[in-house]
Amino acid sequence: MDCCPPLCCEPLAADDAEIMALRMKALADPTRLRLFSMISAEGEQCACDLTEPIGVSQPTVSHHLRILVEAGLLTREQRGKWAFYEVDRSALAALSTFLNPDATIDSVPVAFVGSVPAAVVG
Amino acid sequence: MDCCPPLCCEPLAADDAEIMALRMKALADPTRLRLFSMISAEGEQCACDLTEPIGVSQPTVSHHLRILVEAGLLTREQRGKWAFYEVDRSALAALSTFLNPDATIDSVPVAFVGSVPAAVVG
DNA sequence: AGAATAGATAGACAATCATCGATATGTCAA
DNA sequence: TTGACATATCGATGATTGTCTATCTATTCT
Repeated sequence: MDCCPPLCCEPLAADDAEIMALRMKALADPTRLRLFSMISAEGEQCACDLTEPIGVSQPTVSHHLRILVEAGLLTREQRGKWAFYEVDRSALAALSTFLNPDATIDSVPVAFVGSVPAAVVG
Repeated sequence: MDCCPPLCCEPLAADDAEIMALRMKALADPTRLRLFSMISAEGEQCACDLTEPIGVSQPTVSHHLRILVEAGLLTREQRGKWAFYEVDRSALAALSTFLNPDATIDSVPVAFVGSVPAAVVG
């Protein structure tokens, strides 16, 4: 899920910026924030229980859930005719760490730091 | 800067979602992520030093910097004919905390938690 | 098998957005 | 005061996005 050093630490490479912007975009929408927070707060949720409280059409909910899944922030599991969605907490943690102004390059697992020589990190 | 409980803890109210989506949107763009990371990594930067390494036109850089300032993520200071931009680390920290899956309602300053009675928070 | 239900996909549309060139504004130096 | 420079604003344009209705697919129940 990680791809690069924290936002605060060093200039972001253009292609890393592209990747992280996509992930941020997934949460940069009020409807998706509400969907995500509902699933996060109440645990695994059936899509059928999300349309009514959010107040948009069923296809729109389906659309937003797909975007969150593609961003890796939600996982989807089909059970019978129902689709259940659950948050991937590690993906959310990665995003939070990416933004954390107190993070250092050393606080990111070595394997995930693309542009820094291992010798420097280790 | 804060406005509401962490994303993971409870269903986000519609108007809080609107506010937080705006802040997320400010960083959900590759060009703005790169601008922000450059200023964060290298400290206060003159706008004149940002156009060339980013590789977009001067008006486009100015446009993106304005969006980051309006989101509260950067501060701007005019000195002579130059405009200097600096990161507001507390705003970034607020965003990071908002996303942190390990955050609890109690970890947010009482004054900032709108929908929870003070008595509950303690 | 047929009907009902859950959810995804398709296509359309209006709104927002990133970007640019041209231009305006503001500051300094000669 | 004129010229050079830094930056912001304007207006246009093409791309992306959020939303909808209509429809399709897949599953379950009778």
